[in-house]
Amino acid sequence: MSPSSKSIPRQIGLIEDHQDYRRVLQQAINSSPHLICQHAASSVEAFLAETATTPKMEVILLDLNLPGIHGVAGIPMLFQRFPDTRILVLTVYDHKPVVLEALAAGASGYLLKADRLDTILRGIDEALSGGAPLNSHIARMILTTFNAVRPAAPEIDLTDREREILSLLAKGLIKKEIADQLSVSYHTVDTHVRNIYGKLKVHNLSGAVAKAIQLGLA
Amino acid sequence: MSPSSKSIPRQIGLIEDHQDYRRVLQQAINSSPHLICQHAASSVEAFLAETATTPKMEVILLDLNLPGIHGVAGIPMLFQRFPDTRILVLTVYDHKPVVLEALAAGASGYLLKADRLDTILRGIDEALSGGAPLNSHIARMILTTFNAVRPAAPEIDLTDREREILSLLAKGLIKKEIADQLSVSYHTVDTHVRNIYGKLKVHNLSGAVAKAIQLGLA
DNA sequence: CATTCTCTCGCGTGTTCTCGCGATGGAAAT
DNA sequence: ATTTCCATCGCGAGAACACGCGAGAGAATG
Repeated sequence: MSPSSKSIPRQIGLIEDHQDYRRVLQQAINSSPHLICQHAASSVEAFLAETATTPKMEVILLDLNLPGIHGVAGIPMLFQRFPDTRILVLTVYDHKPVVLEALAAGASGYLLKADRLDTILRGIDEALSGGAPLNSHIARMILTTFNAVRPAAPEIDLTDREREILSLLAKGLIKKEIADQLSVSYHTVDTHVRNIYGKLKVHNLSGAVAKAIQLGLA
Repeated sequence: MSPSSKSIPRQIGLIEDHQDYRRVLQQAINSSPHLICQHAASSVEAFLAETATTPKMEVILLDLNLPGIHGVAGIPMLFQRFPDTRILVLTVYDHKPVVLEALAAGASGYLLKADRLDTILRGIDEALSGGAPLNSHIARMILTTFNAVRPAAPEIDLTDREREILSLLAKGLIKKEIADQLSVSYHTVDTHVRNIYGKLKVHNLSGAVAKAIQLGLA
């Protein structure tokens, strides 16, 4: 795991408003021979000011509950300053909306302060190697919302042709255009659409398209 | 982390066709005082036969590339036999479709054989405590597909009213029904829909609904 | 060999949509 | 105070759709 001792240490940033915890973390990072943490701030604003001339920042550990700019809001700002950095959220928050927002904003991982220091250091290494370290409870949260999105499709079996037509409809084509594209008559497309209505229990195109997309059929 | 020595060890199952690796794993599990692995099989079939009278199985480590029934297909079978078990996939496969299938089937975690033994043991503990241990590269894969669903919405700002109407359209309502439900005239709904068309650059309801859903606007 | 499924095609009628070309009033911003 | 945005409402013409009621051909199943 540990890289060769000759390599330049990787620059790690730290944004955390609790002074004690920040110092502990910084020390832990700096005690890793392949990592270095020169910039540890207590807010996003302070961090950006402090690193105004810093060329590179490989990983940023980011708390969310910060004075001034909230961590989630800070993510895009940090990316603007350091486009290639990997941001790891490190917080006590484990509420689903916050987690999803942070990850949607581009965070490369989500660790909790309940995690042990070595877990956090391992997380940094994983982020450096292209991984996305997630606290396992956070991972579980993500998986459940992930599976909630596809509620075990209620066994709707459309034919290939029906699926094909449905996906063209979802692109905004009208029946006549679909007929042309498939080289069949308007009536054929119309019949397929009727059959789709029956199977999806809808009565118009928009309903069919909506249902198809939501069920992952198109 | 380690529970008190008085507690009954947790029953761990193991399904892995490589004999050597299976034995190493079993030994590692059994060297944990709070875990016990009495059933280690080389296929799903063998495991189910072997545990026919076993009352409880808290965690099952499951390889995917197995003789006979494939691991992913085995997941529902294992759940049928042990409804409350937590299944952790442990394999070399890291191809997205397989990963997503396994997780959709209900796996509580996904570890790679490249992970260290102590990582795997920690994964078992995390699963026992309600977490979902994910190899960080697998986690990254999940996050990217997660974010791919919402491809950084291209700054489409619909008004609240437009969004409202859009979501009703996505339920299959026709304009007149929407007008009634919102207690406005048909023409009002029609005007809103026209404005939506302009903003989404579409020319019919199904296209608008499709785009809205795909962009997460409805 | 009969049945079932799927894809294909046709017509007519009433309904719904699309869009051009308007308008008014209120709220917010400049 | 003027502009801008938003929500509201109106009409009419032509296009597109929904649906009832058909049909034939080929493939698969039994």
